[in-house]
Amino acid sequence: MNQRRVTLADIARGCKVSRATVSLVLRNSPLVAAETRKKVEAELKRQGYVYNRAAANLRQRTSSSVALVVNDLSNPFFAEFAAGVDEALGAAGFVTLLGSTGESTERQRKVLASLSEHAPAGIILSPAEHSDGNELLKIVGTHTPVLVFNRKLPHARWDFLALDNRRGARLATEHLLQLGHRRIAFFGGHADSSSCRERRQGHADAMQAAGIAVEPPWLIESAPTRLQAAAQTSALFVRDPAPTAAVCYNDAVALGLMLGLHARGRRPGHDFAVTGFDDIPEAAVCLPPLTTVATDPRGRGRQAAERILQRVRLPDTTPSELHAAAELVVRGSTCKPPHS
Amino acid sequence: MNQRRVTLADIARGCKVSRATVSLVLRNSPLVAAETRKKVEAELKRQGYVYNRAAANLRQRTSSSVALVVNDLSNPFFAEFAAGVDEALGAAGFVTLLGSTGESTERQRKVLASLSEHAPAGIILSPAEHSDGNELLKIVGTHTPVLVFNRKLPHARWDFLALDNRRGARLATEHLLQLGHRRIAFFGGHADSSSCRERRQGHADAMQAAGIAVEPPWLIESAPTRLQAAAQTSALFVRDPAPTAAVCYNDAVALGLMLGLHARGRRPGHDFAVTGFDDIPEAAVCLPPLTTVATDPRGRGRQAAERILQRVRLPDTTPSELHAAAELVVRGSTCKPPHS
DNA sequence: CGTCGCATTTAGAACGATACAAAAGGGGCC
DNA sequence: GGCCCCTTTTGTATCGTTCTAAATGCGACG
Repeated sequence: MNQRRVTLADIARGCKVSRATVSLVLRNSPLVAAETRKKVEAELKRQGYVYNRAAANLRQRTSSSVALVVNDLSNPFFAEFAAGVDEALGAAGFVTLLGSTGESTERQRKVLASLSEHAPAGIILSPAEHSDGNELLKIVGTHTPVLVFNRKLPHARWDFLALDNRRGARLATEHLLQLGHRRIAFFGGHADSSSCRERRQGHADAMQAAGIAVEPPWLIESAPTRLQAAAQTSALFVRDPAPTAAVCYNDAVALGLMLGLHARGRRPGHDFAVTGFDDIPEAAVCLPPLTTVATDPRGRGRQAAERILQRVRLPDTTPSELHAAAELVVRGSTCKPPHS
Repeated sequence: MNQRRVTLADIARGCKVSRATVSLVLRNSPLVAAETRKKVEAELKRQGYVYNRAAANLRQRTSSSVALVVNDLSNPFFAEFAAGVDEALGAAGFVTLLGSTGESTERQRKVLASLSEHAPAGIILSPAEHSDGNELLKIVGTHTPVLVFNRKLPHARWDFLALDNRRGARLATEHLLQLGHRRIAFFGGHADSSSCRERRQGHADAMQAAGIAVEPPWLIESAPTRLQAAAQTSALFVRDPAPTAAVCYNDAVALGLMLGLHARGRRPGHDFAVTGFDDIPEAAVCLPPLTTVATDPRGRGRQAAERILQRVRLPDTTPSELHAAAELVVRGSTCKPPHS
């Protein structure tokens, strides 16, 4: 079990060539004679040699890993995103270093510091709430390129990949307006997160274009989880006339709201319209199926991975800002308003 | 952007001490004089030094990473498991190397080969279906300890962490028997996976203890996804009298079945009883809330991480086999049988 | 026969850290 | 002053790979 790892030198000794030759064989160099190659390859197999990429990376001053720091893996949106990142990185021969922060800037600090010590070629960071770009820059240094996902960081001069939150929320709101709704709430999320602000802005855009003033009680905050959202349901109905529809911050919130509505005897999709955001797998199969804005998190993961790898190859171009398209998927949770 | 990384030598030069001294400072050795330490630490900060753990690991022949290979990150059960692993590894100063296989043995081969080259201290593997232990052993070699999670591998002499599938399914079945059910199906999963076989065994144990013979049409296979399960619902009702309750392979299957029941005008929790397995977050908040067997995937992740770290410290003890306790959580999806 | 060209192979110095043994610098004591 | 001891510092080899420049072998050619 604990015998030493087999190294180049073992192989070299085993078939009486130099370490350099074995190294050339490993990298398929055309320099080695066919016969020598065969001999060495046999020995590699015989001894069960496993390449040590860390040593190679050290010598070459390169890296074959990319760090992925995510705030909440148990959120299906981020789990899908992570799967997409890993898929694309793996295809390019890179390995994913994982870190999760659980929305704590404290843990984020530690996780980034620890991952940076492993000299990743790049970092994909979905920042915890209230992160400070300047502070993070100090931790990771200036030599490692970073791609920020999802939440804009103040003071960061890094690549940024965002969902087109504003347009997505506008699409959802326009859909509800078209169905005849006039009192449309924006439900859930924390108003101080950039993604929530942008989605609210999209909601406001559509309302304004329709000539409707958004009333403050229609803007309801809640933590972006199902349970917290369910608990906030009653906030929708404190004033009369109450909204007849709600654009939700994300799918988790929308599912929570539907639950809360059921509990109050309302039937989403029949007497109250609900839209979500993300199109998590569950959205298609809940009851009623959720009308939502699809963002293809797995595709976003692949996109993030490809972007950071490109950045690794060309470090000195100016930071880019990508807004991934969002598209509305209409399902059963949206309906006309009750008496229209 | 692309200036060289700052190294020990840069710091040493910058404050006129030797590399060895700087190294001692970094490791908080009591050997260095307080004044020297202060001087070096200032220089470290000034130059923005980032420790290179790969180089240190090479020299020390150690590793500070553990590989986590998981078949499906988009399954919330595994996402939670991964979060637990990362949490515990991080707390112990290790970093998680992530790989996902999507249930393909082909990809699993590649992923393991690639991760092994990064010389992880250990590997936590939740194997893809139909994996062959001997083959995997050849890929990872004998020097890296492996902990197998969830699915027993034939021919593997590695640590194994399993859910107590048999007992969990027995608990669920006993609960239904107690409620008065007699015709209880086992619904979903692939009969050739070890976890499905064990859960079916638990179901059989309870039925046998109650003196009831399990009829073959009550054993229904389906892929372990919500949609596939929903599509299989009708298989429950091909024979009369049909089962009045179903023990499901897992929560995804149970949720799919509830969906299929609704579509057929049945009301789970009122005229048909359903149990799940895993207690994914959704189970508590769906309608009706799902009676299920809780396995605490995040806790399992932590447990796996701790076990593999222990194995790293003591490689030569005999492989252990852990069966994590499973416990029944009774919620609204189980009810008495219709006319009793 | 020397030497040039070509295809292969190799010795030895990196990469950035740590370990070990040895050196340097002070006191204190006889 | 010489010796010893203690604290602090440092030179150098090393981890497993790759890179560079140089060596080797060998046939051909003038």
